[in-house]
Order: sequence, then structure tokens, then C-alpha cells
Amino acid sequence: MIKGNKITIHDISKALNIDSSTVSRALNNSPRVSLKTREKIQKKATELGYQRNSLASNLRTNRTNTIGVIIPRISRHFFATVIAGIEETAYEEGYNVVICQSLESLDREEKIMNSLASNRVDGILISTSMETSKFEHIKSYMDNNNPVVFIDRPSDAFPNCSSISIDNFKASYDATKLLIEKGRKNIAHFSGPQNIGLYKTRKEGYIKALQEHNIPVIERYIFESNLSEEDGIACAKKLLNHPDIDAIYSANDTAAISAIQYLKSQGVDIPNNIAVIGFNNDPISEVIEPSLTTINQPGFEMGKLSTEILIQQIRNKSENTKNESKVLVPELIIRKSSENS
Amino acid sequence: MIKGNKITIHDISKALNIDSSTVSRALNNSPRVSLKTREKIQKKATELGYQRNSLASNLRTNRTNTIGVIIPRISRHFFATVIAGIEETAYEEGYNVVICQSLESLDREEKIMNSLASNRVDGILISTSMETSKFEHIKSYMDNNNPVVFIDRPSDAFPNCSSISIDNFKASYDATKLLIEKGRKNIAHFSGPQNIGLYKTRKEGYIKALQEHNIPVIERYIFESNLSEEDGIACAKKLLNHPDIDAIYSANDTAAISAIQYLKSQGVDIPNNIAVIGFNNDPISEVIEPSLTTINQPGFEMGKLSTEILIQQIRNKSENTKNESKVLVPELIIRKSSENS
DNA sequence: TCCAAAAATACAATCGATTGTATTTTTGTT
DNA sequence: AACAAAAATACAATCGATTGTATTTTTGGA
Repeated sequence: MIKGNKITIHDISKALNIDSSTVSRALNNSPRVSLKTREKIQKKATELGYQRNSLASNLRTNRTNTIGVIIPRISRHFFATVIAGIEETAYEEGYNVVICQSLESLDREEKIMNSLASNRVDGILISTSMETSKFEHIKSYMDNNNPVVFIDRPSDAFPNCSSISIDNFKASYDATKLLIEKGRKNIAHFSGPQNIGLYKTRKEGYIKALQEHNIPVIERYIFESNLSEEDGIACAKKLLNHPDIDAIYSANDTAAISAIQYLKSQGVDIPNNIAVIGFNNDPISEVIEPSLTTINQPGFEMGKLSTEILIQQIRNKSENTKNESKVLVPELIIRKSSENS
Repeated sequence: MIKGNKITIHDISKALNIDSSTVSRALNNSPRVSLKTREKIQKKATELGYQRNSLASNLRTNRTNTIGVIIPRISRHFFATVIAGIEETAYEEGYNVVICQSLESLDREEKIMNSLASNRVDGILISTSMETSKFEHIKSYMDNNNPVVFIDRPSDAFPNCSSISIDNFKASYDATKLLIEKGRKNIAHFSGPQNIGLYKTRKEGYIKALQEHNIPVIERYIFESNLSEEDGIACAKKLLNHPDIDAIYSANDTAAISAIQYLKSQGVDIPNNIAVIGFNNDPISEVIEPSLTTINQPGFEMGKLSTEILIQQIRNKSENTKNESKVLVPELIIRKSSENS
């Protein structure tokens, strides 16, 4: 084989003196080609090292058999599990997956969306970035009759669009309630950006639990940030100005964990002085001491479900896509950081 | 705009009564089109919601501006940092990145390779799976004059192929030496599959350090496994049959961490009874108690470097690709698990 | 052996963009 | 005003595979 000389169906066609249309059909195992020639062609193809050019094929058929996935960051445990679910379902159904990370940047999210669209992926699964408050890029993609399913962060802007999410309100409510039942009275909340519905809902669940137990909601006990590692430390520092506080419910594990580490370094006894509950069930939450009570989201299942819905929408593109949203119930995992000793 | 009716350059061409070749040039900002018509065309394009069809474009130009990345698992911290480096460099240079995970399966690795090849990515960065002992898929891709750069796990099968790796021997040697200097005499080693060069080399570094310090190498102190969480526990269990052992050098953090947890649960004092050193600097290594002494690989830099080399090879495809391998030096991060109290 | 039906294969257009070459239009000079 | 050079645009082939239609070949029954 000559280096860099890509073999096409026309090369096979010439080599065997068979029309390229027949070669194409043979390589796709079409019954329109007799078994004898089919085998001859396939043999020659492997002999020449033929490799289908998907660009040409996809251009002609107007399908790529590829699903685009846009998520904030692949290294986050939750998203890694979501991806595992997506890939499993997609491969079962014969779809390829292209994973892209927005790194929580709207600009990158837009560029990725554009690139996926121009590469004609058959549909997109998206978990929007923290910065995403404009939705033009998603709207224009959907306007072009392209299927989209939101994961984890459904958007109010598209009430008719399918989404897979969890019941953040209930999870938050349950977590806060647990702290109350353990006798905590002054529970702080580490909250995320309020333009992300999910963080708003988590805050609401927290507030609701307090109210139902006749505990006053104190605004300065609610610390809003991006919930990064640094944010966790910063919030913990501020929190020490309020000696009443005896518990933290954090909207993610990252901030909860860095807060625990900072508080421990300042001589605070976790959980006796301050109990902590996080969100996400990151692997570290099990290893830190004390181990962190947290909320586990069924990422794998979310990935599977969202992919199933997307593929169904791809296949029934002609029919009107109906909203197929599902809300799953996350699980409160009780560990040491919330238990009185 | 009519739903699902994708706009092409021909639509713009008709709308303005300008030939499609001129439209194409205008959209690519070619100076061959007068500024006036260029602007007119671009305006019409956005007005109609035109979106370039990359399939067609890439088919014609025979370039995709895309780099394929095959790694065992995106959720591993080391690979996540590698990807960050890859993406940064790639985007700077105007390349897209397609990330695929082999999940340590040769079968998947082959399928991915095939898919990337048929989608005509411009080059591939690969860190082979644990199962990869046949290299036909890589060879046939390279034989077709496609650039490949190995990351982290260079292959003996391709001595002339560029690769970015670290000095596993030195890192291992240094880690073992540290334990010896701390007075440890009976140092166990958790090793990985020996068909992966990197685990073999790590073992050799360990052996060399022992020998240079006149410490006998005891075969049953070397535990070979896949270094998973379960393997770490299993090895720790076996290790308790040898009460002499006073230190572990593990070829990865995962096994080291689960071993520490198991040993602690059995009442073993870490590091006083048994000191531990891991490999990879996983985030958990900093949080576990005692914090884990480990070796940090410069993943981000490895990603950047490998991408630079790959892009250079893509651009100079005509010239003979010369081996551009680099070996970086990892850093020993000393924490509590190796320090005598 | 002949012929219609069925099977197998060939022809030719197409997907959407790019690009070398040809043609038309504009510009500037005398 | 005439004309050559330069600028702008149009024409047409091409990338590689797919697919509807047309043509050729094979098959089997009378």
C-alpha cells in the first residue's frame, strides 16, 4: 500500500472492474448485490486497506450517527458518571459520542454548539454552563429542528424541551431537615449562582425546611458563591464571624470539603461544633475525615435516560417532539459529618 | 426560517444572484471578493441563518482541523489534566478535539481508532489501554501516513514514533529511596500489569533503589494487580501476612489509598507501622489522613507538549516525521504518610 | 429453444463546499 | 476615447459515497 494514498470505493471499483455503486452496496451488505460479488468486493477492500470516508457518507446521507455532549467539566465526578451512562446507551444504539467541556464559560459553550452544529451531529445533550443566561445559541440550534435534551440543568427558557434532572427541592429539604432533626438550630447554606435554576431550587428547599420547623431564615447565613474550592474556604472564613452557626448545608461537595478542611485547621470540631452536609457524593466525600454526609445524584441513570430520549427524538424527527422530561430522586447518604457524637 | 431546512451557499447564491463560488470565498473572507459584495453576502448569510456544513468542507479540503484523543478513562485526575493541556494548545492553534475513552479495553480502543480514522481526524494522541498488547490498529493507522503521538504509555512497538512520557524509573527510584532514608527496611511494592512498560519501569526503579542500598529484593513483597480500589484492599490483606513489612510503594494512588483505608480499619498505624507512597497525586491523596506522599506527573504540560508535536507533524506531513519524544521529570510530593512521627 | 420475470449490475445525479481557470467588468494611462 | 492591466466574478470539476432508475444478465417454465 502506498503511504497516504487513501483507498476509495472507486479504487476497488477499478481493481475489480465493477461499478462503484455496486461496490458501495456490497460494502454495506446490501442484498441487491449477489453474495459472490459481495464477498469478492469485501475481500478486495480489506486487501487494499479500504476505510470508509465518513465525511462523504455522512454528507450524502445527511446523518452522522453522532451525538454531541456539552458539559461544564468532564473531571467532575457527577459528569463523569453521566458520560458513562451516555456512552453505554449510545453505543448500544449504534451512535458515536463527542464529548465537549464548556469549562463553565458561555463563550466556549457557544463555540462548541456552533462546531457541533456545523459538523451535523444528530442531536445534542447539554448541561449549560454557570455563565449561561442567554440562550440564543441553543434556540437557534433547536429552531433548525435539531433535537436537544437538557441534563441536570433544565432551562426555564425552553419549557417544551425534554430534560433529565433531579428533584433538587426535595433533596435539599431532606438534607436540611436531617440537620434540624439532629438538633441544629443555626444552619448556614452555601449556595451557587442564582441564575442556575438548580441552585435557586436548592436554596428554596433549604428555606422551606427551616420554615416548616419554625426556624427563622437568616439572610446572612446564606453564602452565595461559585462553590469552588476557594469559595468554600472564603465562605468558611466569613462563617466564623457568626459563632451561632452550628451546621452547614452546602450546595456542592467541593465547597463543603474545602470548608471542612479550613474549619478543622482553625480548631473547629466537625461535626460536634459544626455539622456539614454536601451535595454530589464526590469520591473525596467518603475519604475525608469526618466522612461527608451528602446527596448522591443518579448520574449514570441520568445519562442513560437522556440519551434514550434524545435518540428517540432523532428517530422520530418528523413527528412533533413532545416534552419527555423526567425528574429523578436523589439519595441522601448519611455519613459522619452530620452525626452528633 | 423554515424549520429543518438547512441553508447552503447555493441558497445565498440564488438569493443574491451571485455565483456560489463567490459566496464560498466571501464566507471565507477571501480577498478575491470585493469588500462590498463580501459584506453583502455575509449579511445575507446571517440573515438566513446559514451554517457551514463542515462535512462538505472537510471532504473537499481533505482536512478536518480535528485531533482525536484516545485515553483509558477521562475521570482519572491525571488524564483530566492531560486533556486540559491538549485542549488549550489545540484551541490556540485552531484545532478541535474529540475525546474518546477506551475504558482500558482493547476492543473499544480498536473501534475508536477506526471511527476516528474514518472521520478523517488530522492526527491522534493516544494513551493505550492496559489490554493493548497487539498494535495492528495503531500500525495500520500510521502506515496510512497519519500522525500519532503516544502519551504517558509509549510503545516499544513504535520506537520511531513520537511520545511524551515521564521518567518512571527515576520517580520510582526516588520514592523508594525516600522510604529507605526514613529507615524502612522491608518495603513492599504494589505493581501493575507488566505488559505496560510504565509499570515494569516503576518496578525496576524500586528494585534498583533497594539494590543500591543493599536491601534484598524479596519477590513476595511485590504484589502485582490492576491497581484498582479492590486490588488495593486485596493486596493490603495479603500484606498483613508479612509482619516485617514497614512500608508500601504503590504504583498508583488508587491502590495506595484503598490500602491505607483498609489497614487503618485493621488498626495499623500509618505511617508509624507502615509508611505509604503512591503515584499520580490524585486529589484524594491530599485529603486522606494521613495525607499521602505521592508523585505528581505534569499532566497539563504533557498534554500541551504532545499536542504541539502532533500539530507540527500534521503541518509537515510531507517531510519525514522525525521522532520528537520527550521525557519529563515528575515531582515527589512529600506528605505525612511517609514521615516518621 | 424462446421468452417473460427476476436478479444482478451499471448509469448518473446528488450531498455542500472548494478551487483552478475562464470570462467579464473596472480602472487608469496616454 | 482607446486599450492594456488589474480586479471582480462566473464556470465547472472535484472530494467520496449513496441511491433512484435503467440496462444487462440469469433463471426457469412452456
